[in-house]
Amino acid sequence: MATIKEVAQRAGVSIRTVSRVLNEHPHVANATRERVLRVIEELDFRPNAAARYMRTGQSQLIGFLTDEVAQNVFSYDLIIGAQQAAWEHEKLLFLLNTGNDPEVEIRAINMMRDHQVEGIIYATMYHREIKRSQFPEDIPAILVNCFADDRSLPSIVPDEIGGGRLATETLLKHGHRRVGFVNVAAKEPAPLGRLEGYRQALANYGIPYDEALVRFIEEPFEGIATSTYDCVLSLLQMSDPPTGIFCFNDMMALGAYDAVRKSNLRIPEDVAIVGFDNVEILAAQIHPPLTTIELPVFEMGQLAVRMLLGEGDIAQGEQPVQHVIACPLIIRRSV
Amino acid sequence: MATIKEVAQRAGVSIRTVSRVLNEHPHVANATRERVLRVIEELDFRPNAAARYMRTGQSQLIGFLTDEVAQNVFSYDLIIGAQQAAWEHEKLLFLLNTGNDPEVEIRAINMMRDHQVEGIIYATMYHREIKRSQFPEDIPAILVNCFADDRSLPSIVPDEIGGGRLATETLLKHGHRRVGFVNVAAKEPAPLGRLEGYRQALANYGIPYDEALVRFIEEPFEGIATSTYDCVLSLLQMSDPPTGIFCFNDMMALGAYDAVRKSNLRIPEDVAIVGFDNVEILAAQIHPPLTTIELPVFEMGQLAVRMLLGEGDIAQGEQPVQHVIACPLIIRRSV
DNA sequence: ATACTGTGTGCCATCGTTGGCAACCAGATG
DNA sequence: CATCTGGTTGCCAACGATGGCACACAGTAT
Repeated sequence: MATIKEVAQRAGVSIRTVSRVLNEHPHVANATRERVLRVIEELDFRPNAAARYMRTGQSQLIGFLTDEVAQNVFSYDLIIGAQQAAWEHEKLLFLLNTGNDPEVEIRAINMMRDHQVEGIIYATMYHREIKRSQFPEDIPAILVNCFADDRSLPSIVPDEIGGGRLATETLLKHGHRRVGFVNVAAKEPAPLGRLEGYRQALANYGIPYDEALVRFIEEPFEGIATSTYDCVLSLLQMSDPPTGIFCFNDMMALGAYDAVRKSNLRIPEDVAIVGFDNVEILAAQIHPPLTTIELPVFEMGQLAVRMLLGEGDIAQGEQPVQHVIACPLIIRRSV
Repeated sequence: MATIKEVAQRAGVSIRTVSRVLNEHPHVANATRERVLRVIEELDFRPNAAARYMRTGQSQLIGFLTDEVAQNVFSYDLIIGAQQAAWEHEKLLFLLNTGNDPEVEIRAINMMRDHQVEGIIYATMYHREIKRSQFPEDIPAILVNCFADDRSLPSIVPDEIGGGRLATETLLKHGHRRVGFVNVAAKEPAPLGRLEGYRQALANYGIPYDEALVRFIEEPFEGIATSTYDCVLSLLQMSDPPTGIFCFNDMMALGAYDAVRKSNLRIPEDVAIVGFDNVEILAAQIHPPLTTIELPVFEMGQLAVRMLLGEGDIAQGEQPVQHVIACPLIIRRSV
């Protein structure tokens, strides 16, 4: 690949002048500029980013670190969102998936430091707390779907409570008064928050909380649709069964669908169902299409990069910002 | 971040000596080496990759370009596979999704050239042909799930014919003699190849090809599960209906499931179903779990990086290699 | 004593780019 | 004619690392 030197020689000017043309400095005669530009075109010259970094200290690189996010179905949009925002700033994204192995994580962060990333985005599969000490002090970091134990890093997390409330209110708004909730049994922000949202929605409608309507699926979560199937079946066999069911996620809604059908009931006429996550491939394809709460991962990825680059008004103040992102309702046909 | 100069100063040696320690050159006294190593540790020094590249010409960077792959549910594994192989070689992966926009693609390739990637991997969502001219001559490229019009670039593609044959034979092996195939209507390698595989399997079993059993879903493919639902319903209403159905992909199998249930038939007792792609979130979660053909995307990603780095015996000969990867059968419970 | 070998170390150029500084030139001003 | 101004251009150092070369200092062979 051609270098600036070759361009200078061929255009009969000094390297400095080519550099000026490249960086759109003033004080270059028009004729000269055009000659240089022509040679650049001819040689298909592009300035070497590494060399440029050497002088300017700007690597134009962002590290995107995930625990298992890239293995999760709905999180590819997170990467795409981040990539798009990076693109707008002419930055490139390094992708590294640690598989939750601390050793890999350390090495990954080191590799990113080696390449002088301008910042690191760390995204987790599940909404959870992580250790501040994993991250170097001297590189800006943004957390996505997680937060630092000491809250010292800016983070972006979904509004679990709001989402849970919205899901439940959607059912209540349609006249359902017995609303079931199939949750997962874990002390994490997602199940805890969505349950809180569920309670708030009931309270808003003046409906007492009924323990019998709330179920918790235990780990392991592999056959989660099947566990949910059993769970929903028992819910529907109650003497006073729910007519609306809020499922912790879309995969579980799939199991709920099977249970409702098995009970010879129709969706949404007899039982309405709301999911969570908006996994398109499931939610939009099953019959009837699933009304669900979207985890706005694309926006979260985008926002992460924008925060990192200190874009405009979302620049950080003294206290690291904790962005809580609203989860919108995606209306389909299961309610 | 500390530089080699600071390390040298603090250790009371020259820069050259630190460099020797870093690169494990001989001729460094043990005492000196240990002193240097200690300082490196103290300062948490890591050599600057950009500066290193300047001298050595090795950027340790690989570009991973996709059209819309990252937007496709089952392709995150492709990225993970590539990333893992890259990791083993201490390389970092640049991820860039073009959304199939030619302008974006050109800029993306340029950005990667700017950063001196050692090679580019280009992966497509659908198995298809692409133009060689999109790619610069001077950077090695590997194509995944696509191939160059002039076959001048090494490529990795799934064995569509073999996959189609395997899917069909799986049904035949279980005694099904009337086997339907719900294909998509497109002149692309995937539908064409899988159909060819279907025909070969029938031929192997001495069963004549029956046009009435092969259906083609037209674009647009958004509500593809619903189209398949209608299609399978009509298939099951034939006078001599199929007892086994091979669906072009797993999403379509979801529609087929609905149609079979609607017809008051059981899976797999009355109608057996085989999918394609092995989209875990669907195939493993629906009821009964779907037997399907896996698109080995993880391995394809891995192989792409390994080929690029010329690992061992998969180094290229004179003719660019066209790797055709077998698609294994994933046995679940729908057959 | 001299030459030779080999270990340990440092100096300096180099990679491709940018930015400070200085120099050149033409035209305007005193 | 000397000085000034401002546009245009070039020289050179610097960024952080590596590698060729040279040199100092042993110990060994002649």
